[in-house]
Amino acid sequence: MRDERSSSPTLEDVAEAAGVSRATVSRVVNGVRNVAPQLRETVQRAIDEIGYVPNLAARSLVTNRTNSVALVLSEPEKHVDDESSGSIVSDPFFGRVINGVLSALRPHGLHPVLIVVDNDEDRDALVPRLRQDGIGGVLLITLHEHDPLPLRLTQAGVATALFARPTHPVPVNYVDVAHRDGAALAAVHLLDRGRQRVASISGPLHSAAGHDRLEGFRDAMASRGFPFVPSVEGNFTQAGGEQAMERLLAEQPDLDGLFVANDLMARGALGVLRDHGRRVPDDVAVVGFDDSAVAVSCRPQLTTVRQPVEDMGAEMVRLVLSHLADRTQRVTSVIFEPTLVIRGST
Amino acid sequence: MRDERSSSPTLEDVAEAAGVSRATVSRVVNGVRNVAPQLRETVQRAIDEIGYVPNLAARSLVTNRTNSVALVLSEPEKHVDDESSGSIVSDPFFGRVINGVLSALRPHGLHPVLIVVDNDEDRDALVPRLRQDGIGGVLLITLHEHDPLPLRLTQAGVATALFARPTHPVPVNYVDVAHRDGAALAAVHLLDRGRQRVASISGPLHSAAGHDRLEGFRDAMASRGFPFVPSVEGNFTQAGGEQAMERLLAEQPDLDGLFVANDLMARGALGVLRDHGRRVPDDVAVVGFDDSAVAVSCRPQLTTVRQPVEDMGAEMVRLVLSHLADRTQRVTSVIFEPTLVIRGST
DNA sequence: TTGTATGCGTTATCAT
DNA sequence: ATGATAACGCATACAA
Repeated sequence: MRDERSSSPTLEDVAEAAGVSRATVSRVVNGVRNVAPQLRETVQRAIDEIGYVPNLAARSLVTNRTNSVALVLSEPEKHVDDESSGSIVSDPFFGRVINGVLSALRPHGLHPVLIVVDNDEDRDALVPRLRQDGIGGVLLITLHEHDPLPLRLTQAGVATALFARPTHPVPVNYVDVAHRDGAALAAVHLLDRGRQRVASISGPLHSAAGHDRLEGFRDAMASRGFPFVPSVEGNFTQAGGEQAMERLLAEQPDLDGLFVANDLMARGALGVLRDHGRRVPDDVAVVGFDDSAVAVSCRPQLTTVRQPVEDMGAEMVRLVLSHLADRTQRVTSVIFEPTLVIRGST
Repeated sequence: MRDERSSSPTLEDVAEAAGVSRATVSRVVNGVRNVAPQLRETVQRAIDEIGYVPNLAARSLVTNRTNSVALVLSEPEKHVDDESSGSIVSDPFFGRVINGVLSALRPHGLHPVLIVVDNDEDRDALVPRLRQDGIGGVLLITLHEHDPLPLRLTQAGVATALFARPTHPVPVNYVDVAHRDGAALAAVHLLDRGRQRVASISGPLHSAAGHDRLEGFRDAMASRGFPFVPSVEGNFTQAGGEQAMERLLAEQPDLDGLFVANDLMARGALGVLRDHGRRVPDDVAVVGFDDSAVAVSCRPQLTTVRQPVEDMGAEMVRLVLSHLADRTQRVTSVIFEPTLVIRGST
């Protein structure tokens, strides 16, 4: 009955069991090379035997460095009457990003601290909190248009990687997708499908994604002989997509092709098209953007521009860990090429 | 230019600045009462001045206790060909739970470490990993039918709270909803709407939720004069809901009311009903379960049994923190009453 | 190659 | 009420 409620075994315990000094055990644990193969074996056996695991608190106390990271989700202030309970956590698109981040972290034996900030008070408290918890790296996903966090984190010396290019130029690592190229894929595809009266529902034009996707789409259409593409601005939500579709249908009743700047709005548009008796894809071909989970939950399923989001999340991890290892590195941005996923809506 | 890249200020620094000893500063920080009001004020000023925050690693090293917690998402092994990339992270229902957990944690200044385990190797490594990271509490959400984690965690002395009753009886804290009561709400509502030929799409009958919801629905219908309720078993996914609806429609073409054991399947059912020319709610009234985000993304929006999921997540936090403070407490389960949210589908 | 000794920032025990 | 001082578990500079 080994019911020793006592604390975990320490280096000392292993040392005693192996008949060596603490220092030697420490070397084995940390893979320092100056240790006799035979001894290393003995020690390793003792470690396994006893079930020793290093105490991270003690370690980071003495080394004063840490490779633990936080996954920070930053949202604009929630208004009380704003029942968009959503948040990033339950957004299927960011769910993919998070999965990418987690998969990339796992091989390193790392698990992120999950921090959601949705007001300025929390944002102000973030950097001290990171210091307190000994967190050296931040994977930042923000929905806040003018988020002060990227700048503040880098200034505080926190190794940071951002999902999507910051609205204001900040010397921070980030990953993003080539929005213009993705939009061009959609344009080419719609034209390949023989569509002649093509329109677009864009995202908010003050956001980089919203702006660039519309521009890219228009450029691609223009260079193929369609200089004018009607468009209405949406807000990246399903309801916004519905409203935009209604307006577009009123302005361009004869449209036969549609590029929507994200899947969520595209789903909304699909519903409105059906309500108006338009068949998809026969009457109107629809292309979305993101390839989030909603793309396959639509009927018909959505042809969409796929962002390699998991890869992007993994790259964020690489950037942060690499900067954690060498703080003097230059900031880096990595742009991923999107691909077209063809499903039933075209 | 205070560009001291040096590490954070320590107790010692504060002590020096305030002209007192480390011990006194420590007392102020920890709110120990034996300290002269005047001194306490002086010290507090120094703390604010310097911007001191306690080093948690050092603290937990000496106290050997910690109130940091992990949010563990446990899933059954993923098969390579199983492209249900979903996972709990991107599930809108669990997104609500997570939000509830985060909101309850925030007032305590706590942020959970996010740990996803989807294979036995990770599961085996979990308890040592928690020890290593100094994590004392676990909020566990599992999709694994026979998850060994609840038992293993409690045996390891980890303060644990589970979302939903474990399939096998384990002495562990958990929160759950009164599935039977919720199903009864649906039954009463459908009958109130004048439906006479009511059927159900259930969840997997080997799961507690699947089993209890069907039983509760049948009991409520039976006690109101409808002893036989046709039903087919689904698997809680949208595709499963579609298949189940097809079968049900083949068996009971004249049904005019339907209770579906979760919203995701209900959305699938809605699509199939439309494909078969059935109008909702005119021809068939549909009630879902969960009130997850998909409920409002359906057209028509879904009448559904709402689980107070955020409250349930918050209660998980309460259970864990309370057990963290007093390890001798008995395990507790808290059952929440569901409510009916009436929308367009009935 | 291995062992000894010191200190990381904190709490807690002991004097005072 | 306040101040020394000893741990906590570990990495590492230095000695051997």
